[in-house]
Amino acid sequence: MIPSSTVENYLKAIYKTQAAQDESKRLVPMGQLAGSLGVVPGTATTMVKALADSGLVDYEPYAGVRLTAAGKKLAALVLRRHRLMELFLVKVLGMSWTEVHDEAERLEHAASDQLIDRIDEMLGRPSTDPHGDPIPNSEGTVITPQYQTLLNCPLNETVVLTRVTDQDPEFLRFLENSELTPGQTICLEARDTAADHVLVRGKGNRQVVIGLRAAEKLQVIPAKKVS
Amino acid sequence: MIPSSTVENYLKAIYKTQAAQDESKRLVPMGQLAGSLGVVPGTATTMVKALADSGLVDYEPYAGVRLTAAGKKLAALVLRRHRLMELFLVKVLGMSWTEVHDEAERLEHAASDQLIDRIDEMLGRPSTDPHGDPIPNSEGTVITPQYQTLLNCPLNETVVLTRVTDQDPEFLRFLENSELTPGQTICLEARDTAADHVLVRGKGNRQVVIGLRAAEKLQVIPAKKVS
DNA sequence: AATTAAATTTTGATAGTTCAAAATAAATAT
DNA sequence: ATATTTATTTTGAACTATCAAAATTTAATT
Repeated sequence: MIPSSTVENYLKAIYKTQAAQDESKRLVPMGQLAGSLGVVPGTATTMVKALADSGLVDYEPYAGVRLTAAGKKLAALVLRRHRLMELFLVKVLGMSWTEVHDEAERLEHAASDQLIDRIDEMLGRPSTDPHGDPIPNSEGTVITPQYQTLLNCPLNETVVLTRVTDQDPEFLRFLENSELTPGQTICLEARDTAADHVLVRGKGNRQVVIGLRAAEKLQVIPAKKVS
Repeated sequence: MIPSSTVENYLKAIYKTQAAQDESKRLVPMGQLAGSLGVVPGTATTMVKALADSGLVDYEPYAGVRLTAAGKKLAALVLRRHRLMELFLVKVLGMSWTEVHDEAERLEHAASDQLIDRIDEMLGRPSTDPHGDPIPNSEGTVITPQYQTLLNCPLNETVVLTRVTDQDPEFLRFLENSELTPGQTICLEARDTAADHVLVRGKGNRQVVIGLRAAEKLQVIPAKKVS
């Protein structure tokens, strides 16, 4: 049975929420799921029960949902389609990384596995999309490196911005205007919990102040030392 | 209001059937519409009444449907998306022209106008797709040259195969194997109504025999004389 | 003109997805 | 422990798109 776009979106939303929260609390509450899908809670309950009947999720009334192995695989394949599509739109069609999310959101449900594989091949089997999100392979397995964020990375060390975990075009355009795009080498110069901000020195010695909420969405790795 | 994929498919089917039949009989009967969409006649009746309420078609009970100006424009834009997508899949992704139809059939409903326009631009604002079908412009207007077919073109004259009006992969693969692809220069050497076939001389003096039913689907124009 | 055949429409039902609002359960505060 | 707040589930309804099968209309034949 071919899963509908709706089913794919529910699985994707559960997958992402599950991935975002820590190992222990692995149940996604209905309210949160409904919120991220833009439906009322009752609708989420109904759909989740259907997903449970299909064996794609485990559902515990009043507690939440969790993907089964089958559900996880399907979700990963949707994410694969989404992320490869995003990268393709940027690399081949020259679209802006700040704008491709919504387009990919629709195309991911329409593209065949063959098309996706051709795109994958054409892009040289990439491991991340334009936002630094890892691309699952065609079996649905992903390696998700646990990067540090600007909230917990060391101060005054050169790091590379590797991943941005927010797709809001406005936020992404802000990053672009601040020259804080994935791949950029930056340095965290200050972190002030009281003032609720961090101070980043980026390209061309440029200084940018970012609130902590936003700072958490910027992931980095230590820059390679020149040997 | 955004038309659903279903609505787009109904409009497209009506458009194509209307275009295929002669000027006079411009009403598409329900049975035919239902048949080409793979639904039972009752379903077509129901949907067509809804389309009529939206002002996209004129519906005459027991007689058939016809697109209104609004419906025609929408249908043309769907065809535009479809055909540009097909050409893109062939030209940029290297897919075979024999296989792109179904893929485009799904993508045409998911691609935004911006994406389509970018593709259009990238391909150099082409006028036809890989099968020689004309591509409507972004206003929804098309120029459909009335080509001759192998049924009525002159004998023993060099002509160029310009359009194939059938999307069946098996038929297209046959054409490809016979080197009868759009753009090829060919010559019709015999037309035998009794035997129900035509004899075509194609690339490298190759002879191919084609039934009249299939011959009607191959459109040609006189080859340009060398001046 | 009457009958038969073919096409079309109607009717009643179903599946999927959604909402509003009432009912219930769980968590929190008193 | 009781009351209140918050989250979740249930119920009843709507909408889109579909089918099967009965009813009706139009066309074709005797």
